[in-house]
Amino acid sequence: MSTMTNKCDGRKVSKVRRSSSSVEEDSGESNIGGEGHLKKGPWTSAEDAILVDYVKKNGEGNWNAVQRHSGLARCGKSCRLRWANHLRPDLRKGAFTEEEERRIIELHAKMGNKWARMAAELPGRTDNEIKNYWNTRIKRMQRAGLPIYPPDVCLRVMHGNQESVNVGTLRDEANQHDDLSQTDTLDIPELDFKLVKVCPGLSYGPSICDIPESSMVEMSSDSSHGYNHMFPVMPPSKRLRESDMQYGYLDSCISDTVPIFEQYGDYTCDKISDHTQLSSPCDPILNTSDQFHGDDTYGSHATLNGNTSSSVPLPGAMKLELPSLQYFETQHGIWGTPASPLPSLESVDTMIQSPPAKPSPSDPVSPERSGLLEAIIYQPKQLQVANNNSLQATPNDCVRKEVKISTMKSKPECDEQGGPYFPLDQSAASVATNYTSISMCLVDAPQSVETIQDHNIKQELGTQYPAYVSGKKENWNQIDFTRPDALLDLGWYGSGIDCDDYDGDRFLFKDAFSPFLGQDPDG
DNA sequence: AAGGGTGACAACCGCACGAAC
DNA sequence: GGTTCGTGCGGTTGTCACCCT
Repeated sequence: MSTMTNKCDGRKVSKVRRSSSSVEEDSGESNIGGEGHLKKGPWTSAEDAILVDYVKKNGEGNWNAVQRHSGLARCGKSCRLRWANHLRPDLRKGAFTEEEERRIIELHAKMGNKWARMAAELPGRTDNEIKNYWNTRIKRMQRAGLPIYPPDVCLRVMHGNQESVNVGTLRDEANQHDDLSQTDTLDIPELDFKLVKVCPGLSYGPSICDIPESSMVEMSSDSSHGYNHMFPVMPPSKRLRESDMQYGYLDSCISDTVPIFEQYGDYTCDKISDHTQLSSPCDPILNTSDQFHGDDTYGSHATLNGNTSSSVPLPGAMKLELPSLQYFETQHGIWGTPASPLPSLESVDTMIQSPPAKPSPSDPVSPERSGLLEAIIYQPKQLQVANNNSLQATPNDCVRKEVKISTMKSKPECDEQGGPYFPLDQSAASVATNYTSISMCLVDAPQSVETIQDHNIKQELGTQYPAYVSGKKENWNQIDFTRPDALLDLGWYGSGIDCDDYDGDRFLFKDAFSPFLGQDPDG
């Protein structure tokens, strides 16, 4: 039992949660009437009957009048929710079907956390139901270190977007203004870095999922679609029901249609998991940045978004824990073919729970402290530094870079406010961009990537490259991945660079990651 | 078998926003 | 321009079922 402020009646009320169904025995006098004592908690069948009767007579809407006219001791909002989520005659109860699940995933990939809109696409399902399903799924995937979006959905969405992009109307279904064509103007998401919050509470636990979702939201210019599009990897629970799941993509899904980064990312994670001696999955990226020789790459789409975004050349994220294209068991029949099992979840757990590297007292937002997100986002700046032949980042560099980032003219994500929103790419950009300024200064990572990546990763990377990583070498170096639109030029959406040049791109991708892998790009 | 831990789910709250008045 | 209402969504919490010890 907990005491909460009841916004409906503005008083503290005792909150007793019960089963979701109506509480028969609780249909006493306290539920009805008593305008000053609005009831909370589970609905009784009597209340349901009253509400249903009222709606039948008066129709939906004007919910605050329900209490006044029906004597129901519920605030209008509660009535609306009860009706919408439980009493509506067209509700479809029961578990989501596979088709519905797939549809939800697709819709989410397209529109993000637009639960109501998603519900509109799924007759009989409520936004709350979908939201709960999705959140549960996210948690499950995070725990398992699996991608939020299956590759086929990513591809479908990307293809769908591609067409829009090509016509300059990368437009969300419901968004009628703004589009990525504007983003293509090379504007960078406009972010108010004053609002970027450092999360001192971020504990060392180098995974995106460790970062409070609220922090993600705060970091994002549009909180409505922040973390869900990330590519978080949650420390697997010690006891994971999905432990018996199969991971089919590793063998079957790694194809030219599957972004290599997910594969690599998960693979990396898995390998790291196998090497539990690693103190931190995050550290390597921090020190290997100077091994990169790219331009202002990374960030943006490249970072935190599920399959697609993580597929972007974001070696850091990849190196860290971005999960691969693995699916939990219920998805097998849909997307994956069972294949290589993951390393034990315990090993992953060990990795994640391993003691942090020495945090720098002067660096409260060090990736070492704040985890994967910072590390991932930090990567672009490291690359900038590297690109500037400043393999030895200095505090001055930090200041300089921060100023640069802070003064970037950027374009906000266009969701309701502005236009298209693509979960597979946008939020990552926001978060990445937002965090760049605070994470870029964290350059003193002591470990080298080789220490954790091991040759296995090299092999993996050396043999497979993302088909969408296209373009010429110089293009690669010229891409500014801190810009949400950068990847459009990379063929991220199939636009810009000719996608037919995939084969030619492999060397590019390899080159980009060779330093990170301790390989000779030309070797 | 019992108790504790955990995950999945349901339901609600708080806040923000827009439309209507 | 202010208020009311409805809506959307993130976040939180309670309940239940399952699993493990």
